Amino acid sequence: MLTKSSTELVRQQNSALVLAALRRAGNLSHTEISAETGLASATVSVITAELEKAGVLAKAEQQVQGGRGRPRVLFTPRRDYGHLVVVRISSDIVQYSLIDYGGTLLDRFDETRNHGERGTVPFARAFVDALERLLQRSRLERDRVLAVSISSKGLVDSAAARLLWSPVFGREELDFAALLAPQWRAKVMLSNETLLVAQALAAQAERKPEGGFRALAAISLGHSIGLGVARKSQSGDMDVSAPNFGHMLHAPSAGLCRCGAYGCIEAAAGFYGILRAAFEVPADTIPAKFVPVAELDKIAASARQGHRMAGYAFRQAGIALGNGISRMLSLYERMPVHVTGPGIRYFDLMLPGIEEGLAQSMQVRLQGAPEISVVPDEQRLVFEGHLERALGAIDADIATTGLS
Amino acid sequence: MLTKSSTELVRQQNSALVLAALRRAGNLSHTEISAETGLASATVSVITAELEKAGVLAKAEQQVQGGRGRPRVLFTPRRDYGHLVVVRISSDIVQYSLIDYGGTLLDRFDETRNHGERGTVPFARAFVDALERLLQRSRLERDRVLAVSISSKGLVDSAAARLLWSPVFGREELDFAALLAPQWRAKVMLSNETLLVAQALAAQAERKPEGGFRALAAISLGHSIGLGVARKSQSGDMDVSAPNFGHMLHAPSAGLCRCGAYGCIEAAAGFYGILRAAFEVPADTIPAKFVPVAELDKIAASARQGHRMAGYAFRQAGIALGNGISRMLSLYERMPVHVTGPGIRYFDLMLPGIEEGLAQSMQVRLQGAPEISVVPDEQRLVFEGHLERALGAIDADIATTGLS
DNA sequence: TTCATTTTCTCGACTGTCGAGAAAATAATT
DNA sequence: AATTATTTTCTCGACAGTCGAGAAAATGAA
Repeated sequence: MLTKSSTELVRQQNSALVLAALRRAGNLSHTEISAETGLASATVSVITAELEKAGVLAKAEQQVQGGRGRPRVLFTPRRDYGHLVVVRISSDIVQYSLIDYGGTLLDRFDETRNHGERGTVPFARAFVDALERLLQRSRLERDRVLAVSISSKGLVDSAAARLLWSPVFGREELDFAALLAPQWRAKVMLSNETLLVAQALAAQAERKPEGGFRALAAISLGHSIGLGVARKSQSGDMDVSAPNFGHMLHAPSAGLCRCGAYGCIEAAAGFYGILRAAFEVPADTIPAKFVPVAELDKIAASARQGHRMAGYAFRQAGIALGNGISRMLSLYERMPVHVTGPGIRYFDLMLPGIEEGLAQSMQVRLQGAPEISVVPDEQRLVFEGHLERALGAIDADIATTGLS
Repeated sequence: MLTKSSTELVRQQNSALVLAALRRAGNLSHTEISAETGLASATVSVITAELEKAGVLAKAEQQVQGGRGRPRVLFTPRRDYGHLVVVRISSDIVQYSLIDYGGTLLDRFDETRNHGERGTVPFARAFVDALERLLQRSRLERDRVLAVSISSKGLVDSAAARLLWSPVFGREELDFAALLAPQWRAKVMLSNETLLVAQALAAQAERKPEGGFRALAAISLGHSIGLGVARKSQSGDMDVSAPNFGHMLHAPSAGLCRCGAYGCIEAAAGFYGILRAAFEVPADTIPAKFVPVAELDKIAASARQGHRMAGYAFRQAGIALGNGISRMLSLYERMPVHVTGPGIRYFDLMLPGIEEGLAQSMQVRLQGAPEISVVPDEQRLVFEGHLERALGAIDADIATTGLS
């Protein structure tokens, strides 16, 4: 409502609409696009012609036949219009993927993080090198890459593609935009990992025919705790954010967090927090850098056999999550919660605590507890979120840059 | 991004732009509108002509003179285009105001709430009667009222104008839209009181020339605790919400809240919570319905004279607020906090606790504590928020309904 | 009375969407 | 093999909106 509108903007909006419809459904005919977008057939003609001339779309060669009349000609995004690089940064590996504009994976490799080297400088060098290698392997020019989409756990300034705080680098900031600025013309995007999970789940929910999607939250359980929230704003577009949930204050009793503060949710519900509680280590002990999953599996096994402290540790983790979720719902609104991450193996042990932690709040008493469901396959969802977000951004770019 | 665009929509958007500019600045000339909105002079001509024909605008009679050339003719909203009713519901009184489309107050009266009568049914009757009386006093037809804007503390379904939970009626819902539905053609709007404070403050901040407004929070201290958040979304329009802050879980130690849950922020920081802590009443005591301000003034006086438990009570209230604010900032982002309400008389006593409560969180360590300022005159701000919101809604309606 | 100055108004060009019907391309029918 | 029916795509003219330029209007100064 702040900026003036014009006929050109109308065209941009409608072009974006066509691209979005095509992105959703793969390939559509002229009439299908018209039905999907609500645009008049004549308008679709003009827009597709323009996009075709710009090399964004092409008529698919294989025409599915069936009907009687004139055969429908399907439009598809041209896979060679451009490329997308996706980088998933996790604590142990960094995964580099090359994707074409059609959304199909062309190449992928992992690099194991060198835990000897600390700090952002060697990491940045390795990062730039790996991107270069990704290009070489597919004999791709650098300028064919339209976007580089990066994800990490932690706190992110997504507008500027700056990592503000992360489990791996702490407060050491890392500016990805500046890192690639001179050489790469690609749009550099940085997103919190759990935000991408929420984005992917929201996209799935929106595709469902029953419709009526309003909002959802994704929580990732692991060494650290992540939250992504996706909400449909009243203007109609999806609003995703990654609040600093893991380091939201839970209760001082949760003890020392690796961020340096006391009482974060993560300090109780992260793997190291559970470990600490189970072994009755003093709560102000400096947290372990890494907790092997095998270690937690052992605690879980003894909890399942009735060991008191082990059970207590998971219950406390659950309460921290339940309280945190209830606070989140107080500030937003009632919405389903999807739980992912390596920690879902212990979800059964945490659930009673979660329910206890939820039940304490007025929000839950008034509107009922949120639906909580477990979603496996976090990494796939993160990748899907990358595609959703980055290809969407590229499409939006195409629509706005006038297609000169 | 979900719906198609068209040239008519462009006109709507630009009409809304003109109305908003006029609303901001009172009355503007043709060229000033053009400068303010960025629209071409020719476009402004067409739009103003249309609005003038529809009776929304008029050329102001008094022409301010000064310059040399052709005198500028100012456009003003026509005050008699329609009317607006504002109803402020507070715990002791209900205030009814009649405002014209130009935003000037025409009539106002208060009704003291009858505390003998409980429940929504007698209230609803009194409400409808009072509106009728407001019309009669100004000899106004009911259909001249374009909007009825109501505010209350508590939890609100603003889309449906339903009060979901309030300090006065508890869980008894009250559907204002249904109450006025058959007789009144006016748009019925219901807003949380502190949301309106945030709206008013945000509007003030946006008017400032230095610009760069991003977000702010308003907190109202009193018998209950309210929060309003105003944020500029990336699409550019203002996004205000009233999270259920007062009943967000603080800590179980806060004791029984009048909502029935344990540990709400309000149970520690609301007037009755402070009273309870100061007098060392057990924390599970059922809260007092009303606490006279004189009572709290006495506690504050003894706290200022060094009385231990009185000081402790205010400190605990501050910690609850500080923790709550830090959690709010974790979920949104760093933003200035404005404190209003009758409780600001004790702000000096709470501030140390607030700072202590803030300091515990990672968010504050990382990005620094938010600016906290005290804003008196809550009631005026609520009223301003009403005008801002309701007149804006009317303007938006005018722009969208095609001006047939 | 004329001129300079400033504001408002008007006209034609341009961009965009839309509905209707023509054109195209195929399957079914004669 | 020719014709007809059917479905899809394409094209044309009408309509809505914005914009820049310049004409027209209205006033103070010369």
